[in-house]
Amino acid sequence: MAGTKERILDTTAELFRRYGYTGTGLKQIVADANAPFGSVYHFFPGGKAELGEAVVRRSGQMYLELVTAVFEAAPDPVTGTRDVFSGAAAVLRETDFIDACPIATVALEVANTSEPMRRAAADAFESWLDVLHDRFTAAGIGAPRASELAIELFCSLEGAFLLSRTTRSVEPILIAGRAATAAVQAALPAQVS
Amino acid sequence: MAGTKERILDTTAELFRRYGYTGTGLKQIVADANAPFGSVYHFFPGGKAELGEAVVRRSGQMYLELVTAVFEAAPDPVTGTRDVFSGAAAVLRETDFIDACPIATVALEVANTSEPMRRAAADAFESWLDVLHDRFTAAGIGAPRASELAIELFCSLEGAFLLSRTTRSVEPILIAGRAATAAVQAALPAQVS
DNA sequence: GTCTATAGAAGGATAGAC
DNA sequence: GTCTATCCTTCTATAGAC
Repeated sequence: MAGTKERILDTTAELFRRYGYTGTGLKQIVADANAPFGSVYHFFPGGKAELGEAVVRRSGQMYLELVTAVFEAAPDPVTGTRDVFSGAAAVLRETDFIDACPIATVALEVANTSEPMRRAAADAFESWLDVLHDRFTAAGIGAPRASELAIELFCSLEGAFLLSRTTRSVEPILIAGRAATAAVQAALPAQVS
Repeated sequence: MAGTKERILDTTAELFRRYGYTGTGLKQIVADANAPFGSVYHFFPGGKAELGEAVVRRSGQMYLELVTAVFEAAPDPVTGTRDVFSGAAAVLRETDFIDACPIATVALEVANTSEPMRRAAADAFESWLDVLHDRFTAAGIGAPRASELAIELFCSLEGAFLLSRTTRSVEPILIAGRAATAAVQAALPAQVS
């Protein structure tokens, strides 16, 4: 069985994804995690802010591993890009448009109110950009273009998460996915067939 | 001088943009708006939820007018697209990365908690997509492609807002803007010069 | 180290004087 | 219709028993 600290982290990540940072209360967290209230302050003496930062870093790491796994399972970055978007669309549909980006809502909420949490979100996003950059350069795309392409893919995905969740439709993420896939394809060096 | 109701609406829009829906308190709103507390319930009997929905619709309308004005001032949709992104980048820089999308934070917060507010945000986003669609078809782009292109542009802009605010850098929005501009250019029918 | 009880502040909402 | 005072809930945080 998972320890209390792990349960608090997992539960908080889930609640943040759905309700955001200010929308999630500590009492709701301990109730959902079947943990005593005092445990939050036992494991996170800095209170909600420290817990929040830990959760953002943890969620960022988990999503990094997910994206990395998808690209590693794909034969090439074009397929990897397509799989990331189609997988995200499938998860959205399966979870009734709840499970999108695990930290986007929190990132926007704290961008101008909590410097430690903003930095945690920025670090997470930049780690995702790094793995995309590496995958693209490994496929022969030049470093400067690979950096731009990573940012373009990230923006398309995050914007599509916002639009799909708000309109409760997977159409935006499918369209954004096709565009991103085509952009990666176009950036690849010419193939000798 | 503006009426009390207008002041409440304007102030709430400003606070929502910075702190989100759950992060903004009614007491903070009336304090910033120099309005008596009771005025909120006088003008918005439904309380915070009714005020929130009105603010989202109002902000959506104002941003629609802004985007429309930028495209009308531009000689062609390629220039219009570039101006939207460069203008957004300039505002971000001038406001210390506070003023980005006026409703994205709220939209993510309420996507799974308030159906009326979610619908208000969806209506706003769709009205922006409509004006983009109309601008693109007016330039000779076919209707199906124009719809996709509008969604692609929206996603790029919103994702870039998220990344730029979080990393406190205009680089993402400039890169996303270049990509979106190129996509619009590529979608235009061949020019006879 | 687990858990409960409670403090103190802030939240949304209401009543009623003027 | 303006404005104040107050109620009740919820929130974060702390104290202290076990």
